[in-house]
Formats: sequence, structure tokens, C-alpha cells
Amino acid sequence: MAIKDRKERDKLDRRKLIIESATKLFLEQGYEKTSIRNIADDIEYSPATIYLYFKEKDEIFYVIHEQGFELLGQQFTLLSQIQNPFDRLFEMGKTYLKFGVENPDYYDLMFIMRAPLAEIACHANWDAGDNAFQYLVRTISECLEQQMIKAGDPHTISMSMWSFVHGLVSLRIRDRFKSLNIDDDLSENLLLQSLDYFMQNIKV
Amino acid sequence: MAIKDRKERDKLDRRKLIIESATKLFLEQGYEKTSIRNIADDIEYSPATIYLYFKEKDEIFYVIHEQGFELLGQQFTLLSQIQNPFDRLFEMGKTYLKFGVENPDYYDLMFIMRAPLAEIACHANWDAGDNAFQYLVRTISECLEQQMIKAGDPHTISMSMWSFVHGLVSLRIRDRFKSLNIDDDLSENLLLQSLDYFMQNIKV
DNA sequence: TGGTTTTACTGAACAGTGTTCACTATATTT
DNA sequence: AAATATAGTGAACACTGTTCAGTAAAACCA
Repeated sequence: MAIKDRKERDKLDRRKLIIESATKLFLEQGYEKTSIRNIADDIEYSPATIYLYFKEKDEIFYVIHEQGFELLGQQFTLLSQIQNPFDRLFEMGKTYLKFGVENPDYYDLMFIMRAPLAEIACHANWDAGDNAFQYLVRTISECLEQQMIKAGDPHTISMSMWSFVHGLVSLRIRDRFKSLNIDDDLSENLLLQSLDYFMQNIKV
Repeated sequence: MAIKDRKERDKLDRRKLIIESATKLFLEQGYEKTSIRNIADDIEYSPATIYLYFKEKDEIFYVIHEQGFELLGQQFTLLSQIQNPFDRLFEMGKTYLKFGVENPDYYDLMFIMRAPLAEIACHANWDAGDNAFQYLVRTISECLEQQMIKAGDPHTISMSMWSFVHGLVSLRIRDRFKSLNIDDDLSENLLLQSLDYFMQNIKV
């Protein structure tokens, strides 16, 4: 059975090889511009081979999609040490903004793109995103319990805060602020200013 | 010279024909799925003909892009009659949400898509969007003057409000709320609830 | 009217995309 | 050693945006 084991390991290795190459190319040039043939060229296999390991292009990028959530999740869990839930909430917002601006391609896949999520939504597999959202809901609930923010439905408040930071990041990385004569350095400050404005407003 | 005039009219007619077909197909199936060949088939011309009237695909959709802004602009100007600037601001938010949810493809082109705006941003031609944003800034300035909302920089507040509603719409039309077990009917209410939450928070 | 030029249009091609499938060569099993 | 299972591939399919040489008709000029 040792042979079968080795074969299975080899198979996983080649899957990993594909993912690593795909991730590399994806971070260099984004989803749309990374073709199956690009990946195949990079790992020196035929394009057809990739389809032995993945059903379709989206399946590869679903893996990268998850990597993105792991990355964001890691940065979120770093904030667990912050005792004051309001401070923690604030830092979560800052972290989210930073993540989006610094990893626009990951962000795109995670929160903007249409394609790969169609599958995900149906298969109810958006655990990573769901976890992050639940973490937000919990933090906001803590704030409410300790009466650090104005009373309200924690679900609505969570959705509001998420929508707010998502709006900032997505308008920013899709260059909608540029047209309003806001240059990049300035706009990064404006994002933080806007978050501050939001936080001051929900503060009790 | 009458002939030249007629020819010019004919040329505009055919341009219009292309745009109308493109708009129709676009509203049926969105940007990506509307190909030049689709449009050519529809108007019963060769694909190459379309390139006599438009430099590239994006140029066609830039026209549709402007149509979208006209549509939203029309709905915004309807609100000018509202005297109370806070009420007007609130209605602008509702109108924005409604527009986005009811015209997801227009919204996509206007505020989410990457491609066609690259050109627009460079050519500093985003007048339509700029106007809408200035209208928002003016309304917010009025609110500030009349001390109906908490003091702050009108620019930051405008950016915040825009980002907020954009976040709601774009997460909604890209199905990011679906995965959180929020069905469509409910989520439309949640959008309004969130807007209400935002407005109550900035209220003085 | 006849010949020339301009205009409008097109078929075919180029280079690219995701994806499939018959086929080959190697490795494993019997 | 022969039969079978596995891994990988070249070539093709049906698309995409875009270009360009070639054609047919309309407009212009003599």
C-alpha cells in the first residue's frame, strides 16, 4: 500500500504546485489576466493536465479565495487581545481597510467578483466569510452590552459597519475616488478619517 | 450639401442603432456576456462594421455608462423639491439604494467595473459622476449650515455616506449577503434599516 | 454619360480564452 | 511477459476582441 500512499502524496504535491503557481500569477496580474495556459506554462505542464486536478478555473481561484480569508482572519485574531470591544471594533475597521488597500486582488476575489462565489453561495460553503462576520457581530454585541455604542440591532449594526468599510475599500480600489481629484496618498487618509467619522457617530 | 447632411444623419442613426442594440443586450445579460458579435448579429451587420462607429467595446459601454448616470441623475433632481435638506439627503440615500438594486447591471458599469473607467478617469470625463457627488456635497453642506447633522468636514461626510450606500448595494448585488442566510426580500428591508441607522447616527 | 474617387461594409484571419477528448507512454498489477 | 490502470498531452471546439485587405455601391467630377 506504500506505493498508493506515495502516489496520493504526489497527486497532492502537483495540486499544490498548481495552486502555488496560480497564486503567484494571480497576485502579479489578478484573476482575469491569469489564464489556464499561463499557469500551465509556468509549471511546465499541458493546460489539459490542470483539468485533472481542478474541475474548472473557478475551482482554483476558490482556493485562493480561501487563502485570502485566512490572511484576513489571521489579522483579525491578532486583535482578540484588545480588551475594550470598542477599541477592538475600531482596529478591526482599520485592519479591514488596510487589508483591502494592500491586497486589492485578494479583496476583489473575496468581496467584489461575481464568478466564483456563485458556486460558493449555493454550496453554502462561505464559512471563512461567515466566521469573520460572526466575529464582527460578537464584537458589536459586546459593545452593546457594555453600552459603548448606541442601542440597536447587532445584526443591522454589523451589516452597516461592514457595508461602510467595504464601500470605502471598493470605491477606492476601483478608482472611483480618483475622479474626484483625490490622489492616492490623500485618499488613504480619507479612508481612515471616514472610519473615524463612522465610529464617533455610533459611539454612545 | 444636402447629401452630406443626410449621410451624416445616417451615420448617427447607425451609431444609435448599435447603442440601442447594445443597451438592450446589456440589460438582458450584462457587460461581459454581451459580445461584439452578439450586437452585430442583432443589428444584422458584420462585427467589423461596429468598429467603424466605435474604437473599441469599452467605448460602446461608456455610452451606456453615461445613460446610467443620466437615469440616476433624473431621479436625484426629482428630489430637489424637498425643502428640508436632511429629508432630501435621506431620500437621496433611498433613491440610490433603489437604483442599485433595480438596475444592477447599470450599477455595475457605473460603480463596480474596472475596465471602462480606466479611460474615463484619465480623460477626466467623469462629469456625470462628479455632478452627482457635488449635489451630495451641497445637500450635506446645507444640512451642516442648518445644523441638522453633527458638525464635520462636508467632504468626509459625503464620502462616508456614498461609501455606505455603495457598500450596501454592491454587497447586495454581488450576493455577499446571501451567504449570511439573508433572503432577498428581507435584505431589501435590511438595506433600508441600515440606511436609517446611518441617518439617525449623523443626525444632530 | 463615363471614369474616378470616396464611402460603407464584410469575410477571413490573428491571437487569445476556457474546456474536452481521443490518444500515448509509462507504471503497476496479475 | 501480458494485461491493465494511471498520468499527461496535442489538437480541437466554440468562444472572445480586434484588424485588414478586398468589394461593391454611391458620390463626385469631367
